[in-house]
Amino acid sequence: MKDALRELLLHALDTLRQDGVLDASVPPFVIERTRSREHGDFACNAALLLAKTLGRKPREIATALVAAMPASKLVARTEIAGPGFINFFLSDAAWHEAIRRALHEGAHYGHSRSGADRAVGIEFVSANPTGPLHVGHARAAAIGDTLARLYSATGWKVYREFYYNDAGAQIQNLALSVQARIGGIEPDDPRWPADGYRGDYIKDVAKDYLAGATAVAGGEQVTAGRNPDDLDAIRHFAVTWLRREQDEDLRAFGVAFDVYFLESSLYVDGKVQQVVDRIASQGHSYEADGALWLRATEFGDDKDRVMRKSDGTYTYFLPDVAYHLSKWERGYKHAITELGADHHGSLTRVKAGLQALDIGIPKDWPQYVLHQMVTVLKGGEEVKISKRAGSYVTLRDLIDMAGLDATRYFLIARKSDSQLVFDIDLARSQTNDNPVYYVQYAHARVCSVHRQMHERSIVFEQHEALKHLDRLGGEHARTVMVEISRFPEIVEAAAASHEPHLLAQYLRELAGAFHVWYNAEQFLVDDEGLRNARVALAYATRQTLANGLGMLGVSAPESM
RNA sequence: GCGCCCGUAGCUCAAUCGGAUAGAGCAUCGGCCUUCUAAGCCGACGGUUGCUGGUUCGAGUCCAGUCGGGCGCGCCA
Repeated sequence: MKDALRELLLHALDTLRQDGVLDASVPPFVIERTRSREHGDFACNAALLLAKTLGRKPREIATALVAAMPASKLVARTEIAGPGFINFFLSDAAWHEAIRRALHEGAHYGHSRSGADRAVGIEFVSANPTGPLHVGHARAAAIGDTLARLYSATGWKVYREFYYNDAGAQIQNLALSVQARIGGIEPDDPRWPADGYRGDYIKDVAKDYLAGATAVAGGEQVTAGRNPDDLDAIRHFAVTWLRREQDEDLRAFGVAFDVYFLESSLYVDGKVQQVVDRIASQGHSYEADGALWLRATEFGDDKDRVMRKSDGTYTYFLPDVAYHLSKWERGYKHAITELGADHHGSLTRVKAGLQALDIGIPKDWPQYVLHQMVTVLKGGEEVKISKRAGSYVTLRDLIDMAGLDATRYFLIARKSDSQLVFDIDLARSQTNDNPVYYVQYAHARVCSVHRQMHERSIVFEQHEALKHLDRLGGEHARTVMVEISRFPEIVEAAAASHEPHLLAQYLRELAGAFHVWYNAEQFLVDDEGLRNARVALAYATRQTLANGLGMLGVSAPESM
């Protein structure tokens, strides 16, 4: 709808240019939904922007633009208002078009081709296999997966990637912790390993190891060696065991990855070495104190960073650079890395490393989406402990307490760079306080109407119904139509700005508009034309809700 | 001390890459069920957008400073 108005304006600009009124430049004008009905349905600031460059009064330019604009059946009238806005008042036909599109496009309504099948790699969660996924990972999973769905919906070829560290110190700590448990050592025992993992799940791993159990994950099947002294066997088993657990939790959360990328593969392939050599050959490194340093300060970091420690091993960020290089080489001209904000310090480092390769990677690649902390609230008090994990609340805890739908919705309902309070009681509540139920209920209500029609043998012919949309009257129906027409814009904006919360917010507004209308008017009336028009709008609403909820990974129940 | 994020109604949060009179929900108070689900709807109350300057036709939004909260500043990951 916005695009149609933009066409009209571009046409008008062209005409004025030919008449010599304007110069060749096209101002970056915006067409936006107005806040107030008095200002029409859409407003455009083109005249205000042109006034600056032309040195003329904005209202004069607006008048000329309006005069040069071709007629359209979508536009009932225009007005020039305020300092020089052009306000568009749309015709009923324009809103009816939204119903037609929603019904004709069905499950594709709100989708677009703006991505043009370009590839985008979205990395998220990337938890180490040393314990169950926690609330931070849960937020990462919800944000990353919703972003992936939004990118798919806007025509991108999306690859979801999960990167994990399957070697290194943390994994060693894991193996030592399991070994300790195998030996019956408790976390408060003096013999407990220094940075051991204290959660109860370590006990389960130890038990399964001793029982000779088999763990399957990442295409690998590992049977426990049962030998308490074989640390390598313990490590291998524990990693696979925890990966399986994480996989199960992610599956339960409705998240599936296309690529699981192992840090160890970067060593096997020589990718890490390749990165070091390349940076050195480009003159961006030096040796000092027995270590190899990256001149990160050349690339905007506030200090130089160690790449290879004096003990010969690499710091974690080198494989990170190698991993991102792999993404680049695999063709992700667009790459998004979703991280907890506590890792933001590593961004500059990784980008510095990528720049130091001198292979033409853009400075702003990859794009980052950071999320802030999650606080879990229950009974008005902060929950910090999970029995299973010890010091943190897990993704599994959230799903168990609040359910899949509420958990996903709540975790993306807030802008990712503000801190989030997850109120378990609210998420569980089946009342109008709970936005998830509110939205789902709107969907269920339309389904209920649908069932009623079936029971009363009322026939609905879509083709016929669409001829009678002018029977729809009143503010409430109009508001619903306007909301439905916004959906494609919301999807586009949420994807482009990496702000999935816009979609959650929008669905609540659409549901609200629907509930108001539903409450005010009876759909199943005797007048067939009117009834069909109303049912068509109800179905269009249902379709839009279902599509939107689908993009959030939240179910759209037929009854509640 | 340095860097990043956030300060908007009593509470939780919005505000469409600078737009017009800053919006929802909850809470509080008052109304609406012989009608397709009252898990709903209607109304009232509620604001110096932390503070001070600046930029311009216009600032919650951008800039400088300041106060408050969070996170990060390892040859840890």
